[in-house]
Amino acid sequence: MASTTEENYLKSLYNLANAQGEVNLSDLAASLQVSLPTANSMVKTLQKSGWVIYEKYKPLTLTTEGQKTAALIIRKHRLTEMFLVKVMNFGWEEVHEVAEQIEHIHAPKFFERMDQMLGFPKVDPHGSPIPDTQGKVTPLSYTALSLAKAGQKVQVAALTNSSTEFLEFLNSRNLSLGIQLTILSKESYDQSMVVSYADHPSETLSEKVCERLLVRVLE
Amino acid sequence: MASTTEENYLKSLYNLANAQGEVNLSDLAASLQVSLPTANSMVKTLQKSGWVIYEKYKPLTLTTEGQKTAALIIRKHRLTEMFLVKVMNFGWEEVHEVAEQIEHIHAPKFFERMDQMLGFPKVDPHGSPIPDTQGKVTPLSYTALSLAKAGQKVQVAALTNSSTEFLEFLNSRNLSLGIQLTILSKESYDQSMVVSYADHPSETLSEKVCERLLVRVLE
DNA sequence: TTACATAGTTAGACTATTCTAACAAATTTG
DNA sequence: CAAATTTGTTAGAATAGTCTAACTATGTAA
Repeated sequence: MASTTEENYLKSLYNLANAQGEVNLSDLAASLQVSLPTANSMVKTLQKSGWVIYEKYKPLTLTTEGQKTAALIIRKHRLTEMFLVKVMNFGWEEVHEVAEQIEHIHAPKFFERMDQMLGFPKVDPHGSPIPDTQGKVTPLSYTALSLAKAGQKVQVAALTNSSTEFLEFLNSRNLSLGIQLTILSKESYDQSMVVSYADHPSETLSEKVCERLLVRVLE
Repeated sequence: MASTTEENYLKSLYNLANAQGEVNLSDLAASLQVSLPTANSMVKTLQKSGWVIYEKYKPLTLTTEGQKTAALIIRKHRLTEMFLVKVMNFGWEEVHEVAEQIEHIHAPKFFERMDQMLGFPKVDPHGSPIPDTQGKVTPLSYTALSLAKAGQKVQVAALTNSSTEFLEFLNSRNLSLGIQLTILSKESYDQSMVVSYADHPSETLSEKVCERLLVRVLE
């Protein structure tokens, strides 16, 4: 069984591979905030355990086992986030730190009960998919808001980034998952967008924000 | 801040002191299932951190700080047990292992929410008192069932031992906290008792069981 | 294509937690 | 009280995970 440290390495590798494709040691070290030699030696350990494939100077890959293990940790993380929001009334910006700890708890029944109490959710509070009990993920294909066109109506479905700062920004504008936006205009100079929704007849969203909001195009 | 390992040592010291009065190194080592030299060296570490008072060959004592720290871990443990039983529908015999892990989570709000959702309970599912947010414990003074007399009516209030085996034994007899027992007789030969309660007109409870059941005498 | 920057490796060391082996103090018991 | 038993100590070593310093390989760019 993987130690908490090893679990964190697997999770980082999984997330980096999903975000970037190729993952090298520096990416891994940066993402875990450890030195390069530390990451190097842990990668060798993970390789001996059959979770990682690594050749000197080559990019890192997870084995099938490694992917499954990582996905199941992420499952626990996302179920926990959902549980904190839906059952324990946390704000979506407060759940990450706690889930980061609870994802390492070994107690299958605990997570099964969460899942059941939540009605077997498919996504977490930030719209990210929850891997199933086999570690399989149904990829959700949304478009970045930045790619939508003026005049379109879209629905906010997920976020590419769930940092506390971003979530607090969204809170400050009353933006949450499920909200319908009408794209009033797109500024070609700085790629910002003017949108309307709910009680907000006109809000300007920067390019940065539009890239991080994933939407479903309605019309 | 105490590491998980240190927290476990503090918790053991606290529980042993409550159960026995004086605690020596062997008790501690046995309770944590580590060797004597391991316990010895960790105790020195805890002393340097100001949590434990220790002189060679003398019994162990927690400092005030150590007691408070231990009590707050036990608070998290017992709140978690209550949460698992009341909110997540676990059986009282299933909660210990999970609580043993969750007690080390650092997330004040998580436990505050549990407390609130549970209506600020004073005892855990086994009748043990939950320390308050300052680490203060209101001692509950119950009598062992073994000390009660034939003819008395008593109410099961807590357990001195919450091992899975004992809890499963109680489940098998439909015995739970709050149940009212009428003591029909006490066998002086082996100290066993014959009691009646609910749908059970006559059950014989061994001395061992009677010692572990704490009761409130009703009449 | 040489030269610089970036990325990766190796060696060696440190801390936390654990162990066994050997010995010493304290306590119990005949 | 002296022997035996229990309890505690010290020394030395192992593992996991981390670091810095020094060096090497790879890739880009003049």
